[in-house]
Amino acid sequence: MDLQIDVASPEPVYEQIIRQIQLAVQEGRLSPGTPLPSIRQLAGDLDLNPNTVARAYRALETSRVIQTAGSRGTFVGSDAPGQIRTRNGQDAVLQFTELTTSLMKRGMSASQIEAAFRSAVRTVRAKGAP
Amino acid sequence: MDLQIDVASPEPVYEQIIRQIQLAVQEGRLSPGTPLPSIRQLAGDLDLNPNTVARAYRALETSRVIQTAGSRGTFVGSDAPGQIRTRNGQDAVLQFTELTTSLMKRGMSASQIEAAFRSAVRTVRAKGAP
Amino acid sequence: MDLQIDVASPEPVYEQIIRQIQLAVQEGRLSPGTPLPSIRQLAGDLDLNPNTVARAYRALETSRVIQTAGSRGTFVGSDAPGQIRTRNGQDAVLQFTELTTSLMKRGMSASQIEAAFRSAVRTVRAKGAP
Amino acid sequence: MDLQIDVASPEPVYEQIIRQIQLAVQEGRLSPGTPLPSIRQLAGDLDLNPNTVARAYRALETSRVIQTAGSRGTFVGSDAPGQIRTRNGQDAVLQFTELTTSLMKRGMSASQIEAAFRSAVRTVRAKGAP
DNA sequence: GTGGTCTAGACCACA
DNA sequence: GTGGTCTAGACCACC
Repeated sequence: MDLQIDVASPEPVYEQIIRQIQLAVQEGRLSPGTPLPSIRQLAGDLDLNPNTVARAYRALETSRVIQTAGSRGTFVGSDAPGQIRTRNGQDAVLQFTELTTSLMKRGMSASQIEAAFRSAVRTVRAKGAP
Repeated sequence: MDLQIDVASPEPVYEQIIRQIQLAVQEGRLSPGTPLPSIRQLAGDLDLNPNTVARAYRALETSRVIQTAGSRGTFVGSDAPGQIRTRNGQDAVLQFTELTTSLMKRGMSASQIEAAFRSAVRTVRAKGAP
Repeated sequence: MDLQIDVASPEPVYEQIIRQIQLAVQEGRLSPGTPLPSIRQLAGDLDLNPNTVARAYRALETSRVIQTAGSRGTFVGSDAPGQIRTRNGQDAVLQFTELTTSLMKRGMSASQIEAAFRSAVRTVRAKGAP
Repeated sequence: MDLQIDVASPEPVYEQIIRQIQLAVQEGRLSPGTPLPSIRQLAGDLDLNPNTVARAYRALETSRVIQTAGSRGTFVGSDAPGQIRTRNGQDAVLQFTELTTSLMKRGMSASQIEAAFRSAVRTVRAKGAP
């Protein structure tokens, strides 16, 4: 649980927390059942307002990635990897749908949009594997 | 030049103007060289503040879709359709790139992203042609 | 003297007149000493306000491309081609100077500017000789 | 971030802001990711209306030199130097192209235009390094 | 608090 | 008349 937080970043802090915890789960660095630091503890470690951490935890709990067991603390959810996968998938479809419709409203054809997507994938791949 | 403006829409008014003028150019309803209504004129017709129309015109001029000739009025740019096409294409690639990279940062694989895009395209197609 | 005037063009009408008369002189279609139509005559032919034609003639006389011989009419100046050439040259240097300084104010180096000029010349050449 | 604004200059204030921020980025005085002062803050410091600063910021965001993160403030874009370089280059080519074509439309030959450009560069160099 | 949109109205240069 | 700039101030959504 070594989170790297950059308060002077355009990405909201609570999203940085969410993203990094989910990534740790996906990569197996956090397994289902593992206890997480308390909100106050993590806020102290990262020098953040507890509200910010609480917000991230709340979002993670809503999407069943973590679960709070009353006073016994917070743990990684039993099906955390699965929850993350489906949630990511739903999000992705939603965002692609929004982007595609907005491009069509601007008069682009399906094939032009397809071509743009292909080009984007190629670009990302080129940058990702140097 | 019959623009339909909906002030209650979440889409900003000036963007509605931009989008509709570009659509008119793409569909050939506005040809290169055609004079556009003056800012004050259009503002009066649409019952908008001239500043709002001016903002739309200025954005269109920046992207070379229209050209202003000082006190002689505003005209559709000589290569307006080409400019719109290339700009749309660049924008689309850019936005797909951003979306794709953000999804990969959340741990999604290339094939998962591809699947999400496919699903979105199917969704849009279903909505568009019922 | 077949001038093509487009009143619905971003290029001011009086500049269209100036440019086309100068071009005719440069290409030998108008020789020194040749009489030009009177302001009223030309305005009538082109369906323009005489003031517009007068303005063009005034500018051409100032730059010694044409000369008015009292009541005997207006004629192409005796050294019209030379006058046009030097005037064009001076204008060109002036405009290149302005453009270059503005680009340097934006932080571009001399070699970058040089490269941009080369690229522009290539572009024009490609479009001009199909 | 010490901007020098001259309200009496013929250069519009919002362009002065744009140009000076871009220069700061080019010279490394502003690095990608650095937060910029808020619109209201900068407007107060420079004694300008917030709308004027907002206009400059918006133009800079359109050209991807800065990025606004909603209510989290404004930051220097991750590829700001690259964006400025390519944009400057494109602009320069475009403007040289326009100037060159307009000069050819006035009957100047390629070699005459080349000579005018050379002369302009010499002039600028002479003024720049006295 | 942040940025974004929109209105209202003044002033300028150009022609 | 045209477009361009700038100011002033209201309102919104987001956090």
